[in-house]
Amino acid sequence: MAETTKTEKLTGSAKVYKQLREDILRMDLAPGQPLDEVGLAERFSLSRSPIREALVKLAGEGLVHVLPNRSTIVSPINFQDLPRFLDTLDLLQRATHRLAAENRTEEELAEISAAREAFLEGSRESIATNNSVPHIERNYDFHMAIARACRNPYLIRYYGQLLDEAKRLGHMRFQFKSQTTDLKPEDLDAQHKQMVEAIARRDGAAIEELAHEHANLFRGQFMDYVMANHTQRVAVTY
Amino acid sequence: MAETTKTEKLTGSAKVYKQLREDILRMDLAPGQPLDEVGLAERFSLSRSPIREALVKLAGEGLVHVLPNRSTIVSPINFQDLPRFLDTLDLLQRATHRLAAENRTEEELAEISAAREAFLEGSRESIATNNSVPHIERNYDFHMAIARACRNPYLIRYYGQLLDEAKRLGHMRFQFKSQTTDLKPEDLDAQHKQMVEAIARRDGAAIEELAHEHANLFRGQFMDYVMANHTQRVAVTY
DNA sequence: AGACGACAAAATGTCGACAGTTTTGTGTAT
DNA sequence: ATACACAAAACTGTCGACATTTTGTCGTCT
Repeated sequence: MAETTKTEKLTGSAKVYKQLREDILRMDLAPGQPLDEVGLAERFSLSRSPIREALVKLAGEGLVHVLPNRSTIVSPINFQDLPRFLDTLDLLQRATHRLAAENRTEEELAEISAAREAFLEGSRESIATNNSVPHIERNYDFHMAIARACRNPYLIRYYGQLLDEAKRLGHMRFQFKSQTTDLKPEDLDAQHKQMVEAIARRDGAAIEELAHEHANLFRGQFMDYVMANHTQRVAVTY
Repeated sequence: MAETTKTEKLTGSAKVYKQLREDILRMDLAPGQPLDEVGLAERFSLSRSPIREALVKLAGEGLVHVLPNRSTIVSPINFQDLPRFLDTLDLLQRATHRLAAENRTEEELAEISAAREAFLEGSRESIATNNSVPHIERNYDFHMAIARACRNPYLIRYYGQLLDEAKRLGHMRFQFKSQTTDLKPEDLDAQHKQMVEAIARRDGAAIEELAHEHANLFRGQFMDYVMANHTQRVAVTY
Protein backbone atom coordinates (compact mmCIF):
# COMPACT_ATOMS: atom_id res chain seq x y z
CA MET A 1 0.00 0.00 0.00
CA ALA A 2 1.90 2.96 1.35
CA GLU A 3 5.60 2.04 1.49
CA THR A 4 6.45 4.98 -0.74
CA THR A 5 10.14 4.46 -0.32
CA LYS A 6 12.28 2.16 1.76
CA THR A 7 13.45 5.03 3.95
CA GLU A 8 10.48 5.87 6.08
CA LYS A 9 11.81 7.64 9.16
CA LEU A 10 13.90 4.81 10.52
CA THR A 11 16.28 5.31 13.38
CA GLY A 12 19.96 5.11 12.56
CA SER A 13 20.66 1.81 14.25
CA ALA A 14 17.55 0.30 12.66
CA LYS A 15 18.83 1.18 9.22
CA VAL A 16 22.21 -0.34 9.96
CA TYR A 17 20.56 -3.44 11.39
CA LYS A 18 18.33 -3.87 8.37
CA GLN A 19 21.14 -3.35 5.88
CA LEU A 20 23.61 -5.65 7.63
CA ARG A 21 20.96 -8.31 8.04
CA GLU A 22 20.23 -8.25 4.32
CA ASP A 23 23.92 -8.28 3.44
CA ILE A 24 24.52 -11.28 5.67
CA LEU A 25 21.52 -13.29 4.47
CA ARG A 26 22.45 -12.63 0.85
CA MET A 27 26.04 -13.64 1.53
CA ASP A 28 27.28 -10.25 0.39
CA LEU A 29 29.13 -10.41 3.68
CA ALA A 30 31.11 -13.63 3.83
CA PRO A 31 30.74 -15.94 6.86
CA GLY A 32 33.61 -15.38 9.25
CA GLN A 33 34.31 -11.90 7.96
CA PRO A 34 35.17 -9.49 10.76
CA LEU A 35 32.85 -6.51 11.20
CA ASP A 36 34.96 -3.62 12.43
CA GLU A 37 32.91 -1.06 14.33
CA VAL A 38 34.88 1.98 13.21
CA GLY A 39 34.81 0.78 9.62
CA LEU A 40 31.05 0.31 9.71
CA ALA A 41 30.67 3.68 11.42
CA GLU A 42 32.45 5.34 8.52
CA ARG A 43 30.51 3.34 5.92
CA PHE A 44 27.16 4.43 7.39
CA SER A 45 28.34 7.91 8.38
CA LEU A 46 27.28 7.31 11.96
CA SER A 47 28.85 7.04 15.37
CA ARG A 48 29.82 3.70 16.86
CA SER A 49 26.82 3.65 19.22
CA PRO A 50 24.13 2.77 16.64
CA ILE A 51 26.56 0.36 14.99
CA ARG A 52 27.09 -1.50 18.24
CA GLU A 53 23.36 -1.60 18.86
CA ALA A 54 22.77 -3.19 15.46
CA LEU A 55 25.54 -5.73 16.01
CA VAL A 56 24.14 -6.74 19.40
CA LYS A 57 20.72 -7.24 17.83
CA LEU A 58 22.20 -9.37 15.07
CA ALA A 59 24.11 -11.38 17.65
CA GLY A 60 20.83 -12.12 19.42
CA GLU A 61 19.53 -13.69 16.23
CA GLY A 62 22.73 -15.65 15.76
CA LEU A 63 23.66 -13.86 12.53
CA VAL A 64 26.94 -12.58 13.95
CA HIS A 65 29.20 -13.79 16.73
CA VAL A 66 30.57 -11.33 19.25
CA LEU A 67 34.05 -12.26 20.42
CA PRO A 68 34.57 -10.36 23.69
CA ASN A 69 37.15 -7.62 23.35
CA ARG A 70 37.78 -8.84 19.83
CA SER A 71 36.10 -8.18 16.54
CA THR A 72 32.57 -9.25 15.81
CA ILE A 73 32.36 -11.67 12.86
CA VAL A 74 29.63 -12.84 10.52
CA SER A 75 28.46 -16.21 11.82
CA PRO A 76 30.26 -19.04 10.02
CA ILE A 77 28.24 -21.65 8.20
CA ASN A 78 28.13 -24.57 10.60
CA PHE A 79 28.68 -27.68 8.52
CA GLN A 80 29.02 -29.80 11.60
CA ASP A 81 25.44 -29.12 12.65
CA LEU A 82 23.98 -29.16 9.15
CA PRO A 83 22.18 -32.50 9.59
CA ARG A 84 20.58 -31.26 12.81
CA PHE A 85 19.64 -28.03 11.10
CA LEU A 86 17.90 -29.92 8.33
CA ASP A 87 16.13 -32.15 10.86
CA THR A 88 14.79 -29.10 12.66
CA LEU A 89 13.75 -27.39 9.46
CA ASP A 90 11.85 -30.54 8.51
CA LEU A 91 10.11 -30.73 11.88
CA LEU A 92 9.02 -27.12 12.03
CA GLN A 93 8.06 -27.05 8.37
CA ARG A 94 5.78 -30.01 8.91
CA ALA A 95 4.28 -28.41 12.00
CA THR A 96 3.70 -24.94 10.58
CA HIS A 97 2.40 -26.12 7.24
CA ARG A 98 0.03 -28.66 8.74
CA LEU A 99 -1.40 -26.15 11.18
CA ALA A 100 -1.67 -23.62 8.37
CA ALA A 101 -3.74 -25.99 6.26
CA GLU A 102 -6.06 -26.67 9.17
CA ASN A 103 -6.49 -23.09 10.35
CA ARG A 104 -6.07 -20.86 7.31
CA THR A 105 -8.59 -18.27 6.29
CA GLU A 106 -9.71 -17.58 2.74
CA GLU A 107 -7.63 -14.42 2.72
CA GLU A 108 -4.50 -16.28 3.77
CA LEU A 109 -5.12 -18.89 1.09
CA ALA A 110 -5.24 -16.15 -1.51
CA GLU A 111 -1.97 -14.68 -0.24
CA ILE A 112 -0.30 -18.09 -0.35
CA SER A 113 -1.52 -18.64 -3.88
CA ALA A 114 -0.21 -15.25 -4.94
CA ALA A 115 3.13 -16.02 -3.29
CA ARG A 116 3.34 -19.22 -5.35
CA GLU A 117 2.97 -17.30 -8.59
CA ALA A 118 5.50 -14.72 -7.45
CA PHE A 119 7.95 -17.53 -6.74
CA LEU A 120 7.60 -19.03 -10.19
CA GLU A 121 8.24 -15.67 -11.77
CA GLY A 122 11.16 -14.91 -9.47
CA SER A 123 12.71 -18.29 -10.15
CA ARG A 124 12.56 -17.69 -13.89
CA GLU A 125 14.09 -14.28 -13.38
CA SER A 126 16.93 -15.87 -11.46
CA ILE A 127 17.69 -18.17 -14.37
CA ALA A 128 17.46 -15.35 -16.89
CA THR A 129 19.77 -13.03 -14.96
CA ASN A 130 21.87 -15.69 -13.25
CA ASN A 131 21.11 -14.00 -9.94
CA SER A 132 19.96 -16.24 -7.11
CA VAL A 133 18.28 -13.52 -5.09
CA PRO A 134 14.76 -13.52 -6.58
CA HIS A 135 14.51 -17.31 -6.51
CA ILE A 136 15.55 -17.53 -2.87
CA GLU A 137 13.61 -14.49 -1.64
CA ARG A 138 10.35 -15.56 -3.29
CA ASN A 139 10.76 -19.09 -2.00
CA TYR A 140 11.16 -17.65 1.50
CA ASP A 141 8.09 -15.50 0.99
CA PHE A 142 6.02 -18.48 -0.12
CA HIS A 143 6.83 -20.67 2.86
CA MET A 144 6.51 -17.79 5.31
CA ALA A 145 3.10 -16.95 3.87
CA ILE A 146 2.08 -20.50 4.75
CA ALA A 147 3.73 -20.36 8.16
CA ARG A 148 1.97 -17.13 9.07
CA ALA A 149 -1.35 -18.87 8.46
CA CYS A 150 -0.60 -21.37 11.24
CA ARG A 151 -1.36 -18.61 13.76
CA ASN A 152 1.27 -19.79 16.23
CA PRO A 153 3.68 -16.89 16.83
CA TYR A 154 6.28 -19.14 18.46
CA LEU A 155 6.43 -21.57 15.56
CA ILE A 156 6.42 -18.67 13.10
CA ARG A 157 9.40 -17.07 14.81
CA TYR A 158 11.49 -20.21 15.06
CA TYR A 159 10.65 -21.44 11.57
CA GLY A 160 11.45 -17.98 10.22
CA GLN A 161 14.87 -18.06 11.87
CA LEU A 162 15.60 -21.41 10.29
CA LEU A 163 14.49 -20.15 6.89
CA ASP A 164 16.83 -17.18 7.32
CA GLU A 165 19.73 -19.55 7.73
CA ALA A 166 18.42 -21.57 4.79
CA LYS A 167 18.73 -18.40 2.69
CA ARG A 168 22.44 -18.29 3.38
CA LEU A 169 22.83 -21.96 2.55
CA GLY A 170 20.93 -21.45 -0.69
CA HIS A 171 23.09 -18.55 -1.77
CA MET A 172 26.20 -20.49 -0.88
CA ARG A 173 25.13 -23.34 -3.09
CA PHE A 174 24.46 -20.97 -5.97
CA GLN A 175 27.83 -19.30 -5.56
CA PHE A 176 29.64 -22.57 -6.02
CA LYS A 177 27.33 -23.85 -8.74
CA SER A 178 27.41 -20.69 -10.81
CA GLN A 179 25.64 -22.35 -13.68
CA THR A 180 22.04 -22.72 -12.65
CA THR A 181 21.48 -25.61 -15.01
CA ASP A 182 20.00 -27.89 -12.39
CA LEU A 183 17.49 -25.30 -11.26
CA LYS A 184 14.13 -26.39 -12.56
CA PRO A 185 11.56 -23.92 -11.29
CA GLU A 186 8.73 -25.95 -12.69
CA ASP A 187 9.68 -28.94 -10.54
CA LEU A 188 9.73 -26.93 -7.34
CA ASP A 189 6.57 -25.15 -8.38
CA ALA A 190 4.86 -28.49 -8.93
CA GLN A 191 5.41 -29.26 -5.24
CA HIS A 192 4.28 -25.77 -4.32
CA LYS A 193 1.14 -26.24 -6.38
CA GLN A 194 0.33 -29.46 -4.55
CA MET A 195 0.85 -27.65 -1.26
CA VAL A 196 -1.55 -24.88 -2.19
CA GLU A 197 -4.13 -27.46 -3.21
CA ALA A 198 -3.74 -29.33 0.06
CA ILE A 199 -4.11 -26.10 2.00
CA ALA A 200 -7.17 -25.21 -0.07
CA ARG A 201 -8.93 -28.44 0.96
CA ARG A 202 -7.58 -28.21 4.53
CA ASP A 203 -5.80 -31.54 4.19
CA GLY A 204 -3.37 -31.50 7.11
CA ALA A 205 -1.98 -34.99 6.59
CA ALA A 206 -1.29 -34.34 2.91
CA ILE A 207 0.60 -31.11 3.41
CA GLU A 208 2.61 -32.54 6.27
CA GLU A 209 3.81 -35.23 3.89
CA LEU A 210 4.46 -32.64 1.18
CA ALA A 211 6.39 -30.44 3.60
CA HIS A 212 8.48 -33.44 4.57
CA GLU A 213 9.24 -34.25 0.92
CA HIS A 214 10.04 -30.61 0.27
CA ALA A 215 12.47 -30.50 3.18
CA ASN A 216 14.07 -33.70 1.94
CA LEU A 217 14.50 -32.15 -1.50
CA PHE A 218 16.40 -29.30 0.13
CA ARG A 219 18.35 -31.81 2.18
CA GLY A 220 19.27 -33.69 -0.97
CA GLN A 221 20.46 -30.55 -2.72
CA PHE A 222 22.78 -29.94 0.17
CA MET A 223 24.03 -33.42 0.47
CA ASP A 224 24.90 -33.14 -3.23
CA TYR A 225 26.81 -29.98 -2.46
CA VAL A 226 28.63 -31.42 0.51
CA MET A 227 29.36 -34.70 -1.23
CA ALA A 228 30.54 -33.07 -4.46
CA ASN A 229 34.23 -33.54 -5.00
CA HIS A 230 35.44 -30.06 -5.70
CA THR A 231 39.06 -31.11 -5.90
CA GLN A 232 38.88 -34.08 -8.23
CA ARG A 233 40.78 -32.25 -10.95
CA VAL A 234 43.57 -31.25 -8.64
CA ALA A 235 46.47 -33.63 -8.93
CA VAL A 236 47.89 -34.70 -5.58
CA THR A 237 50.86 -36.47 -7.13
CA TYR A 238 53.25 -34.55 -9.28
CA MET B 1 35.28 -26.60 39.63
CA ALA B 2 36.65 -23.11 39.49
CA GLU B 3 33.72 -20.67 39.76
CA THR B 4 35.09 -19.23 42.95
CA THR B 5 32.52 -16.50 43.00
CA LYS B 6 29.77 -15.36 40.69
CA THR B 7 31.76 -12.30 39.67
CA GLU B 8 34.46 -13.68 37.44
CA LYS B 9 35.70 -10.79 35.34
CA LEU B 10 32.47 -10.08 33.50
CA THR B 11 32.04 -7.01 31.40
CA GLY B 12 29.64 -4.40 32.73
CA SER B 13 26.88 -4.93 30.21
CA ALA B 14 27.12 -8.69 30.67
CA LYS B 15 26.55 -8.31 34.40
CA VAL B 16 23.55 -6.06 33.80
CA TYR B 17 22.18 -8.49 31.21
CA LYS B 18 22.58 -11.46 33.51
CA GLN B 19 21.03 -9.71 36.48
CA LEU B 20 18.07 -8.27 34.56
CA ARG B 21 17.44 -11.61 32.89
CA GLU B 22 17.29 -13.33 36.26
CA ASP B 23 15.06 -10.63 37.70
CA ILE B 24 12.64 -10.90 34.80
CA LEU B 25 12.47 -14.71 34.77
CA ARG B 26 11.91 -14.75 38.53
CA MET B 27 9.18 -12.13 38.20
CA ASP B 28 11.07 -9.81 40.53
CA LEU B 29 10.46 -7.35 37.73
CA ALA B 30 6.76 -7.28 36.93
CA PRO B 31 5.61 -7.77 33.34
CA GLY B 32 4.85 -4.41 31.76
CA GLN B 33 7.08 -2.54 34.18
CA PRO B 34 9.03 0.23 32.46
CA LEU B 35 12.80 -0.07 32.58
CA ASP B 36 14.21 3.42 32.73
CA GLU B 37 17.75 3.61 31.39
CA VAL B 38 18.95 6.35 33.72
CA GLY B 39 17.40 4.59 36.69
CA LEU B 40 19.13 1.33 35.81
CA ALA B 41 22.38 3.21 35.21
CA GLU B 42 22.21 4.56 38.75
CA ARG B 43 21.26 1.18 40.20
CA PHE B 44 24.25 -0.55 38.59
CA SER B 45 26.60 2.44 38.95
CA LEU B 46 27.27 2.42 35.23
CA SER B 47 26.77 4.63 32.24
CA ARG B 48 23.77 4.27 29.95
CA SER B 49 25.78 2.54 27.23
CA PRO B 50 26.14 -0.88 28.88
CA ILE B 51 22.53 -0.62 30.08
CA ARG B 52 21.28 -0.07 26.55
CA GLU B 53 23.37 -2.95 25.31
CA ALA B 54 21.85 -5.29 27.88
CA LEU B 55 18.33 -4.12 27.04
CA VAL B 56 18.86 -4.68 23.32
CA LYS B 57 20.09 -8.19 24.03
CA LEU B 58 17.07 -8.91 26.20
CA ALA B 59 14.80 -7.52 23.50
CA GLY B 60 16.33 -9.99 21.05
CA GLU B 61 15.23 -12.83 23.31
CA GLY B 62 11.78 -11.33 23.70
CA LEU B 63 12.19 -10.72 27.43
CA VAL B 64 11.63 -6.98 27.08
CA HIS B 65 9.86 -4.86 24.50
CA VAL B 66 11.52 -1.73 23.16
CA LEU B 67 9.01 0.98 22.39
CA PRO B 68 10.77 3.41 20.01
CA ASN B 69 11.48 6.74 21.67
CA ARG B 70 9.58 5.52 24.69
CA SER B 71 10.57 3.45 27.66
CA THR B 72 11.53 -0.19 27.37
CA ILE B 73 9.18 -2.45 29.31
CA VAL B 74 9.34 -5.99 30.67
CA SER B 75 7.46 -8.20 28.20
CA PRO B 76 3.87 -8.68 29.31
CA ILE B 77 2.55 -12.18 29.85
CA ASN B 78 0.67 -12.95 26.67
CA PHE B 79 -2.52 -14.69 27.74
CA GLN B 80 -3.92 -14.49 24.27
CA ASP B 81 -1.19 -16.74 22.89
CA LEU B 82 -0.99 -19.03 25.91
CA PRO B 83 -2.65 -21.99 24.13
CA ARG B 84 -0.21 -21.66 21.24
CA PHE B 85 2.67 -21.39 23.68
CA LEU B 86 1.63 -24.61 25.38
CA ASP B 87 1.23 -26.35 22.02
CA THR B 88 4.76 -25.38 21.05
CA LEU B 89 6.18 -26.38 24.41
CA ASP B 90 4.52 -29.77 23.99
CA LEU B 91 5.90 -30.24 20.49
CA LEU B 92 9.48 -29.29 21.28
CA GLN B 93 9.45 -31.18 24.56
CA ARG B 94 8.41 -34.32 22.76
CA ALA B 95 11.05 -33.80 20.09
CA THR B 96 13.96 -33.00 22.41
CA HIS B 97 13.15 -35.67 24.94
CA ARG B 98 12.65 -38.41 22.34
CA LEU B 99 15.92 -37.57 20.61
CA ALA B 100 17.65 -37.42 23.97
CA ALA B 101 16.51 -40.93 24.84
CA GLU B 102 17.74 -42.23 21.52
CA ASN B 103 21.10 -40.45 21.46
CA ARG B 104 22.15 -39.96 25.06
CA THR B 105 25.51 -41.06 26.39
CA GLU B 106 26.08 -42.74 29.72
CA GLU B 107 27.51 -39.50 31.08
CA GLU B 108 24.42 -37.54 30.06
CA LEU B 109 22.19 -40.16 31.65
CA ALA B 110 24.05 -39.72 34.91
CA GLU B 111 23.64 -35.94 34.73
CA ILE B 112 19.93 -36.29 34.06
CA SER B 113 19.55 -38.66 36.99
CA ALA B 114 21.40 -36.26 39.25
CA ALA B 115 19.20 -33.41 38.04
CA ARG B 116 16.15 -35.43 39.02
CA GLU B 117 17.37 -35.80 42.58
CA ALA B 118 18.25 -32.13 42.74
CA PHE B 119 14.72 -31.30 41.63
CA LEU B 120 13.11 -33.41 44.34
CA GLU B 121 15.23 -31.72 46.96
CA GLY B 122 14.61 -28.26 45.53
CA SER B 123 10.91 -28.87 45.39
CA ARG B 124 10.85 -29.86 49.06
CA GLU B 125 12.86 -26.78 49.90
CA SER B 126 10.30 -24.67 48.09
CA ILE B 127 7.51 -26.08 50.24
CA ALA B 128 9.52 -25.67 53.41
CA THR B 129 10.46 -22.05 52.74
CA ASN B 130 7.41 -21.10 50.68
CA ASN B 131 9.75 -19.87 47.96
CA SER B 132 9.02 -21.04 44.45
CA VAL B 133 12.52 -20.42 43.09
CA PRO B 134 14.23 -23.75 43.89
CA HIS B 135 11.28 -25.80 42.61
CA ILE B 136 11.14 -23.94 39.31
CA GLU B 137 14.88 -23.64 38.76
CA ARG B 138 15.57 -27.32 39.42
CA ASN B 139 12.67 -28.32 37.19
CA TYR B 140 14.20 -26.18 34.44
CA ASP B 141 17.58 -27.79 35.03
CA PHE B 142 16.11 -31.29 34.82
CA HIS B 143 14.38 -30.77 31.49
CA MET B 144 17.31 -28.85 30.03
CA ALA B 145 19.65 -31.67 31.05
CA ILE B 146 17.48 -33.96 28.96
CA ALA B 147 17.24 -31.49 26.09
CA ARG B 148 21.01 -31.06 25.94
CA ALA B 149 21.34 -34.79 25.40
CA CYS B 150 19.36 -34.56 22.16
CA ARG B 151 22.45 -33.04 20.55
CA ASN B 152 20.45 -30.69 18.32
CA PRO B 153 21.56 -27.12 19.07
CA TYR B 154 18.56 -25.60 17.28
CA LEU B 155 16.01 -27.59 19.27
CA ILE B 156 17.95 -26.93 22.47
CA ARG B 157 17.88 -23.17 21.88
CA TYR B 158 14.21 -22.95 21.01
CA TYR B 159 13.09 -25.32 23.75
CA GLY B 160 15.23 -23.38 26.22
CA GLN B 161 13.55 -20.14 25.24
CA LEU B 162 10.15 -21.69 25.80
CA LEU B 163 11.23 -23.03 29.19
CA ASP B 164 12.41 -19.54 30.12
CA GLU B 165 8.94 -18.22 29.49
CA ALA B 166 7.53 -21.19 31.38
CA LYS B 167 9.57 -20.05 34.38
CA ARG B 168 7.73 -16.75 34.40
CA LEU B 169 4.39 -18.50 34.12
CA GLY B 170 5.30 -20.81 36.96
CA HIS B 171 6.30 -17.96 39.26
CA MET B 172 3.13 -16.11 38.36
CA ARG B 173 1.04 -19.07 39.36
CA PHE B 174 2.86 -19.33 42.68
CA GLN B 175 2.45 -15.66 43.40
CA PHE B 176 -1.31 -15.90 43.16
CA LYS B 177 -1.52 -19.23 44.91
CA SER B 178 0.66 -18.22 47.81
CA GLN B 179 -0.14 -21.38 49.73
CA THR B 180 1.72 -24.18 48.01
CA THR B 181 -0.72 -26.78 49.24
CA ASP B 182 -1.33 -28.29 45.82
CA LEU B 183 2.37 -28.73 45.11
CA LYS B 184 3.12 -32.41 45.38
CA PRO B 185 6.78 -32.91 44.54
CA GLU B 186 6.45 -36.67 44.74
CA ASP B 187 3.84 -36.66 41.96
CA LEU B 188 5.99 -34.65 39.60
CA ASP B 189 9.01 -36.68 40.57
CA ALA B 190 7.15 -39.87 39.75
CA GLN B 191 6.83 -38.66 36.18
CA HIS B 192 10.46 -37.58 36.20
CA LYS B 193 11.46 -41.01 37.44
CA GLN B 194 9.61 -42.68 34.59
CA MET B 195 11.34 -40.35 32.16
CA VAL B 196 14.78 -41.22 33.47
CA GLU B 197 13.95 -44.91 33.20
CA ALA B 198 12.74 -44.49 29.62
CA ILE B 199 15.92 -42.60 28.75
CA ALA B 200 17.99 -45.31 30.42
CA ARG B 201 16.52 -47.98 28.16
CA ARG B 202 16.55 -45.67 25.11
CA ASP B 203 12.79 -45.98 24.72
CA GLY B 204 11.97 -43.06 22.43
CA ALA B 205 8.27 -43.82 22.07
CA ALA B 206 7.80 -44.06 25.82
CA ILE B 207 9.45 -40.80 26.69
CA GLU B 208 7.64 -38.97 23.91
CA GLU B 209 4.38 -40.06 25.50
CA LEU B 210 5.68 -39.11 28.96
CA ALA B 211 6.80 -35.72 27.71
CA HIS B 212 3.37 -35.18 26.23
CA GLU B 213 1.67 -36.09 29.50
CA HIS B 214 4.06 -33.86 31.39
CA ALA B 215 3.29 -30.92 29.11
CA ASN B 216 -0.40 -31.59 29.54
CA LEU B 217 0.03 -31.54 33.31
CA PHE B 218 1.57 -28.09 33.00
CA ARG B 219 -1.21 -27.10 30.64
CA GLY B 220 -3.78 -28.26 33.15
CA GLN B 221 -2.18 -26.28 35.97
CA PHE B 222 -2.49 -23.21 33.84
CA MET B 223 -5.95 -23.81 32.72
CA ASP B 224 -6.83 -24.10 36.41
CA TYR B 225 -5.18 -20.76 36.99
CA VAL B 226 -6.84 -19.07 34.06
CA MET B 227 -10.21 -20.59 34.80
CA ALA B 228 -10.06 -19.80 38.51
CA ASN B 229 -12.44 -17.09 39.51
CA HIS B 230 -10.19 -14.64 41.28
CA THR B 231 -12.96 -12.11 41.71
CA GLN B 232 -15.67 -14.27 43.19
CA ARG B 233 -15.43 -12.49 46.53
CA VAL B 234 -15.64 -9.07 44.99
CA ALA B 235 -19.14 -7.76 45.04
CA VAL B 236 -20.26 -6.26 41.79
CA THR B 237 -23.48 -4.89 43.22
CA TYR B 238 -23.33 -2.46 46.05
C1' DA C 1 68.33 -19.23 16.13
C1' DG C 2 64.63 -19.45 19.34
C1' DA C 3 62.16 -17.78 23.48
C1' DC C 4 60.74 -14.44 26.61
C1' DG C 5 59.31 -9.78 27.75
C1' DA C 6 58.42 -4.88 27.06
C1' DC C 7 56.38 -1.65 24.06
C1' DA C 8 53.21 0.14 20.50
C1' DA C 9 49.08 -0.03 17.72
C1' DA C 10 44.31 -0.96 17.23
C1' DA C 11 40.03 -2.47 18.57
C1' DT C 12 36.46 -2.88 22.01
C1' DG C 13 34.12 -1.22 26.50
C1' DT C 14 32.59 2.78 28.88
C1' DC C 15 31.64 7.50 29.85
C1' DG C 16 29.55 12.21 29.93
C1' DA C 17 27.18 15.48 27.04
C1' DC C 18 24.09 17.14 23.42
C1' DA C 19 20.04 16.75 20.25
C1' DG C 20 15.43 15.22 19.17
C1' DT C 21 11.11 13.30 20.64
C1' DT C 22 7.53 12.13 23.78
C1' DT C 23 5.19 12.92 27.98
C1' DT C 24 3.66 15.80 31.62
C1' DG C 25 2.08 19.91 33.62
C1' DT C 26 0.20 24.50 33.43
C1' DG C 27 -2.41 28.22 31.90
C1' DT C 28 -5.97 30.18 29.17
C1' DA C 29 -10.21 30.41 26.72
C1' DT C 30 -14.73 28.65 26.11
C1' DA D 1 -15.53 22.55 34.77
C1' DT D 2 -13.66 21.08 30.37
C1' DA D 3 -10.87 21.31 26.35
C1' DC D 4 -7.12 23.00 23.90
C1' DA D 5 -2.48 25.17 23.34
C1' DC D 6 1.87 25.81 24.86
C1' DA D 7 5.83 25.18 27.80
C1' DA D 8 8.72 22.44 30.77
C1' DA D 9 10.53 18.06 32.10
C1' DA D 10 12.08 13.48 31.19
C1' DC D 11 13.64 10.17 28.35
C1' DT D 12 15.66 8.05 24.31
C1' DG D 13 19.00 8.36 20.21
C1' DT D 14 23.47 9.81 18.97
C1' DC D 15 28.04 11.65 19.33
C1' DG D 16 33.02 12.28 20.40
C1' DA D 17 36.48 11.16 23.78
C1' DC D 18 38.75 8.33 27.21
C1' DA D 19 39.90 3.69 29.48
C1' DT D 20 40.92 -1.06 29.05
C1' DT D 21 42.10 -5.13 26.70
C1' DT D 22 44.08 -7.59 23.03
C1' DT D 23 47.25 -8.16 19.22
C1' DG D 24 51.41 -7.54 16.78
C1' DT D 25 56.27 -6.06 16.75
C1' DC D 26 60.69 -5.28 18.22
C1' DG D 27 64.52 -6.00 21.05
C1' DT D 28 67.17 -8.55 24.28
C1' DC D 29 68.70 -12.60 26.52
C1' DT D 30 69.87 -17.42 26.58
